[in-house]
Amino acid sequence: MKLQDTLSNQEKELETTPKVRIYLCGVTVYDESHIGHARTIIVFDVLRKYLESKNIEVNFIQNFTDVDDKIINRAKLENVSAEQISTKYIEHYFSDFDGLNVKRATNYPKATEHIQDILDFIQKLIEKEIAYVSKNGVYFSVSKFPEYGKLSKKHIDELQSGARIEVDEAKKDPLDFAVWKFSDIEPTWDSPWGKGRPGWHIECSAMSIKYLGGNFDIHGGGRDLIFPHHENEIAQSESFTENQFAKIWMHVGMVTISGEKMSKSLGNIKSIKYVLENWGPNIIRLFCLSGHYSKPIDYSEELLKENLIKWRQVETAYYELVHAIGANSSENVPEMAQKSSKDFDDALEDDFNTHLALSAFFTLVKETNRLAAENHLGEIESKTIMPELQRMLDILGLNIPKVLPEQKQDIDKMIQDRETLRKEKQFSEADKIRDNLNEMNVELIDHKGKTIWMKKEQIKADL
RNA sequence: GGUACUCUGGCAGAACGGUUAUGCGUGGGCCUGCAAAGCCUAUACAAGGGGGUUCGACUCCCUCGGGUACCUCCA
Repeated sequence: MKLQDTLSNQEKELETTPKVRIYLCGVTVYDESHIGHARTIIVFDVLRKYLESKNIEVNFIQNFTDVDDKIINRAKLENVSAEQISTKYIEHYFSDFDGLNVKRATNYPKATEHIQDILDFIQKLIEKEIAYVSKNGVYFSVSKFPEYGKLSKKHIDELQSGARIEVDEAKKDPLDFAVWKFSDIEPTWDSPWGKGRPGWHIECSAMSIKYLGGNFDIHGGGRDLIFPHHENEIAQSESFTENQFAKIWMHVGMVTISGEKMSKSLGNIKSIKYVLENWGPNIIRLFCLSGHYSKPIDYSEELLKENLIKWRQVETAYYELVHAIGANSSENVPEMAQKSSKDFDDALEDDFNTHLALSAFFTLVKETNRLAAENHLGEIESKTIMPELQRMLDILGLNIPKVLPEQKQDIDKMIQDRETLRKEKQFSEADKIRDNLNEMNVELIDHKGKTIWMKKEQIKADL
């Protein structure tokens, strides 16, 4: 698989043996997660599921930043401890992302549980004279890392000229950043240099190296993390290991609303809770995968609606396959299915182009529905197509709503009753049954010979 | 101001130096008791402006312009 690497600005081949090691910068747990977080995490979820579908072992680490000024401020505001805040939002995180059908990472390390690793890391930087102790904390000395700026393509001199006049004269250089902040405000930990808490960037360096070793395969996150977060991580980590940090830097574009980034100040944040309630996981996933991961996508209800229509086609195809009541086809169905499947993989192999992969997926959906409409979707066709369709559904993390066996019996009974009424031309009674089923999100499809049903995902949003 | 990304048909969105992208939408049709769903078919002058390279450019180069992000915390 080729992936665009932010650092070299080139496509690089992902090495998949013996396994793939991925570190994804997760969220700071001080508030609800939003659709922007969802996008980044869904992109990596699909990447991971795809690799695993190829029997590649993936060690997927995603951190929680659970010590941070924003958490502390929030705690103060709500008059609770910082830990209560972070615990609460970690719980919310999992309920959101389980709801989005995101597979749990191999591990979710937290900064607060790795203080000793962080202290060891800092100690070594001090010993190497790359970090220094000052009045307010321990700082990383940017001038000791000549390649500083290589990820974000910034020039140090320009940064300095543009930098604001630093209030903190304890720093030797305005660009230097804290790896340890002295503080008496809880949470704090003792350190050889003074009581305090870790700086933001150090946790990711310490934890990624701890869990994945130096020189792991993919380091990812949102584009907005390139500077300063990832730039600083590189500086710390490569100073520490004297080796290349991550092989590929993969950055996911922002989700915008009316062309603008979501932000608190603009008040245009769409929480995952909100979109999940209104649209459900499948449509959100389709939306998040609808563009190339590196580019921004613009959130709008219209686009979600478009994805809903596409999703209905998927549901239809799936249930046509389940029932497969047609005669056999004279077409080369296996070839068609294999082509879609191959196009799907090819698209993902080429810089993880999910949009093209979705095109291939929808081609299979469309062909299935065409065969059904032409009454040529029989059992043989179904057995050929279903595994391919299911494979793609699994990789994309899409779930067809299923019904329980006992519900199924009820549905079949209702369809039979309706059939009888229709034969007796009691159409208004027959339509009542259809309406009742509709309320259960069960839609009937009247084919020439036989009526089949499909279970539809419930959508709350106004259409 | 600096850096990066970006500008494709009503909307979304790819690929590619020369071939219909695709989807949604829209028009028409098939199916149906009527619907719904699905299918078929038609529909687009597409390429921010201007130059250049080329037999040929949306695709390469230059230039001008627009947008977004980052340069402080941010997925």
